[in-house]
Parts: sequence; structure tokens; C-alpha cells
Amino acid sequence: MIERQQADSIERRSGVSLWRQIADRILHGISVGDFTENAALPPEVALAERYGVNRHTVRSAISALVQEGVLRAEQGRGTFVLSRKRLSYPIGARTRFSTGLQGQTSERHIVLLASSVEPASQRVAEGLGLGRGAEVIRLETRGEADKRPVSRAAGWFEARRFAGIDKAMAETGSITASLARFGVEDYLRQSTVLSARHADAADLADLDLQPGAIVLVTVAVNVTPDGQPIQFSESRFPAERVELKLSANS
Amino acid sequence: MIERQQADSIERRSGVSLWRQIADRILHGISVGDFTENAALPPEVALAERYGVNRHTVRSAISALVQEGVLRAEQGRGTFVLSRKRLSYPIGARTRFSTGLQGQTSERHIVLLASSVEPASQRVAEGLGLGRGAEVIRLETRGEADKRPVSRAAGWFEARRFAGIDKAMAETGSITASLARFGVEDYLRQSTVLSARHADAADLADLDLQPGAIVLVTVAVNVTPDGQPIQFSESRFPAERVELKLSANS
DNA sequence: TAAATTTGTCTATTGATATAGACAACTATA
DNA sequence: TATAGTTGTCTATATCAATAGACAAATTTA
Repeated sequence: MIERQQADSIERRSGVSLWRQIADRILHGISVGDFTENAALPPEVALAERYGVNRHTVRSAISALVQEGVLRAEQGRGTFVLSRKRLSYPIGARTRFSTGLQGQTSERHIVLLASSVEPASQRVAEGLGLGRGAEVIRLETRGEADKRPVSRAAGWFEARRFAGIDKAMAETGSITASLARFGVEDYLRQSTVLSARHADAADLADLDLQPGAIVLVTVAVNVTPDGQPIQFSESRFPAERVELKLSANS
Repeated sequence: MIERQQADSIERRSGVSLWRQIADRILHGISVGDFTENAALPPEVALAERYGVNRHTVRSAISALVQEGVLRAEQGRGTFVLSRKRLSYPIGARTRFSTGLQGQTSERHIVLLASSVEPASQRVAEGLGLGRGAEVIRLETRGEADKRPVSRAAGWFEARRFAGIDKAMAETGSITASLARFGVEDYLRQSTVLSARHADAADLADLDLQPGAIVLVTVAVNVTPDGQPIQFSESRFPAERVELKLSANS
């Protein structure tokens, strides 16, 4: 029986500071259940020993998480976990923002951040099956659940067919409802490509993240039931608050 | 010296060093097509200006990427992009390692790193529908394509039903073939949960990554066509080399 | 109340990160 | 063959990150 060494996983000289790595591990530990919600974290000395670093380094990590609203430290008592569980965002043939999070949050909605008309870039044109440079409408949106940002998306629609979808979106706050106004009763997700990277400046601002955070990125094409592409989208999810649940397919 | 505020997503005092952030951006730029394959990168002075940092900081980023085998620098000529495209790993009802990468690589196989018999943890027991503490066999594997590691997975199987699957795996190098020896002709993916995090020490070693790298994590349950759970697994993919393609469901 | 436990603050030192400037080495081209 | 453009190396300095130790302040427990 081979036992893997309890990978301490703290890497020096990596370009990622030790306190940031430890903060990430604590976040991960919370979401995985190593550190129980509302319970006290191990004392700083114990954490320092576990990760093989100085107590002050652990303190840096903790103070960053206190800033982020994940932990609360109380002198003489201990440090406590505040954070909620990661939301589980379902992805499947019928991916819809609002219905997907039902039951996990009491409130959720989409905010339209910006919209514009522009010539299609190559990947957008390919995704929508248009000629290069055809006019498309871009909608930039943010998804919020219980007043916390949980997604940030850009969606592209053929301008000729969906002229005015930006107004529909602003009024209804729903992609599904907006598409319905243009006669799209139903749509399906044709493809989804998934990747991950560090958050960039726009992600940090829109998703209310701290530098160094990770975002999950999905690039997807939605089609009508008869296979006609109607929407190309790129969505970004904060990995510390959201996991993606790929639905079993029928 | 006056600080430039060029809002180009480089964050100071974030716990992630500037050179690491710039290296990540260059990697992202390559995969997105900002920097074309085999072409020269902009000169160091230009990059330094673009990101608002000193030329030496850009050089740190570049030298890290040269170490990783992504770039090649030639004195007097320029710095060139070597990197291959990300592999696109399909995930769907019939997720199989080898067939999924067909056409993208000339060679691929699975290596058995370790195996053990252990009592099921809570999540494994839940996933397999077993009682807490029931004995399970754990297989630790690494997937390789063209001699580069592209995945690292732990799979759990009920020990009573699949006694000896470790040997079958060592002999066949295939999960599908090993399961067939136990009468499992076909299996389907019931659920997949996806997340991302920084690579830990074991990831770095097994996947041949540099500190600070990101891994995509999938947690999945495979079932027989009649819905009986047979395998619980956690897989880790290097985000810089792999993207996950969620197949459209039928 | 006294002792033990835990977080908070302070000083000091070392190494990694980032900036700055100068110049060498190499390549392509006018 | 100059010259411009590019990467490579060196020195110097300032700031951030991490370690180390000591003690204060607050809370819980014996």
C-alpha cells in the first residue's frame, strides 16, 4: 500500500507569496469541509506548524481573508469561518441562470453592465455561423446571488435578427425572456468549452475579487431546437464562490 | 518616479508577484491568439511599457516561460512562441480518456501511479452509494499525451466487487478494459462537478508544472446503464495544457 | 483568582521582488 | 560596413515577503 506524503503544497520562490498560497488553501479547506463553517480555525501556531511557515506569515494570510469577509478574528478566542458554501452552477443542455441557482439562494438576478454593436470577431463569427465582420450586439452582464456577484458574461447576438435585444435585456433582466420577444421560445446549449485562469483587472472589479483570485471561464454556443445558432457567450465565474455542476445527460 | 496607472490588469501587493502575473498573461495571450504561434513576441521594452513595469520584470516573466518550454529567446533576434495548443478534453456521458483525445495527439496512455485499499471517506461512500467505511480500492493514475502529463486522477471502486482491479489496470492501462474484466460492458457518467485551484505539491510533481500553475478539478461518478454506481473519481488537469470540452447532450 | 490559551503589536534581520541605468553581445538590414 | 534593434549581464537601491523573538491584551478554563 503506497501512501502519498501529506503534500504540504507550499511552494517557495514560485512568484506566489506564501501568505497568498496559505490563504488559498484555507479557502479550499473551507469549501471542502476541512474547516467547518462557523467553527474556529486551528490556532495560528498550529497552522504555522502545519504549513511549515512562521506564525506571522499565517497572520498575513488570515488578515487577507478577514479583509475578504471570509474569516472573523477575535482576540483571545480564536478565528472563525464566516463563509458560505460555494454555489453549484449547473451546466447542461438547458443552462439558465436564474433557474439553475434556485434553492441555493433566496435572491438572484442579472445586471446589464453594457451593450454595444460591433463587427464580429473571428471566433464570434464562427460560433454564430456568420461571415467575418457581420454586425453583432454584445451584452455585458453580471449575475448576482444574495447580493454577491457570481458570474460575469459577454453574450453576442446577430444584430440583424435581434435588434433591440439590449433594451429587452435591460427591461426584463433575463436572457430567456429577451429572446422570447424575438420569437425564440426555446434554446439549447450546443457546446461548452471550459478553462481557468487568474482574474484580470476587469474580473476583479466586476466580481469583487482580490488580486490572485481564480476564475472559471466557459465559452458556449446556444442554438434553437432546430440547430440554428443564436448566442455566443463567454462567462467568467469566481472559483472561490462557484463550482460548475455538469448535469448528467439524458 | 511617478507610477503609471495603465489599467492593464497587473496588480501590485496582491501576493502574486508581477513577473508571475505577466507570465500568466503571456500564456493567456498565446492561447487566445494575441501572440501568434511561432511568431516573435513584442520586444521586452514594448512589453514593459504595455504592462507598466520595468524591463527586468518582464525578463523575469519571460525566463520563467523559457524554463517551462513555452518560449525560446534568441539574443539579437527576439523571443518566440513555441507552445502547442491546449488539448481539448471532452466531457460527456461517455467520457473515456483515450478515445477523447484521438486525433489531437499521436500517442496517449494511462500510467498507474499507486493503488491501495482503504475505508471509504464520506464523499466516496456517498458517491458510490456505500455505507460509511466500506472498503474501497483507490487507483492513482496519470494520463499522458505525446509524453506530456495531461491529467492526474484518483478513482475509487467498491473493493468487494472489483477485487484485483489494480492488477487489471496495471496490465491493460485502461479503466474501460479493466472494468470489462468484471463484467462491466458499458458505463455512463452520471455527474461531474468542476472547480479550479492552484496546483499543490503533488500536482506539481505528477503533472510536471511550475509553482503557481492552475489545475482544473473534476469530481465525477460513473454508473452502469441501469444506474448502479461503479466508480467515483477526482481528476486534475493542468489548465495551461488542457481545456475541457463539455459535449452537447443529445 | 490564577493559569493557560489565543490573537494583537512591536522591533529587528534576511532574502526575494522590482526599479533604474549602463553597456556588452548578437542579428538583421540599409 | 555601419547602424538600429534586440537580448544578455552587471551594479545599485528601495520595497515587499518571511523569519525570529518578546510581550501585551483579551478570553476561557481550572
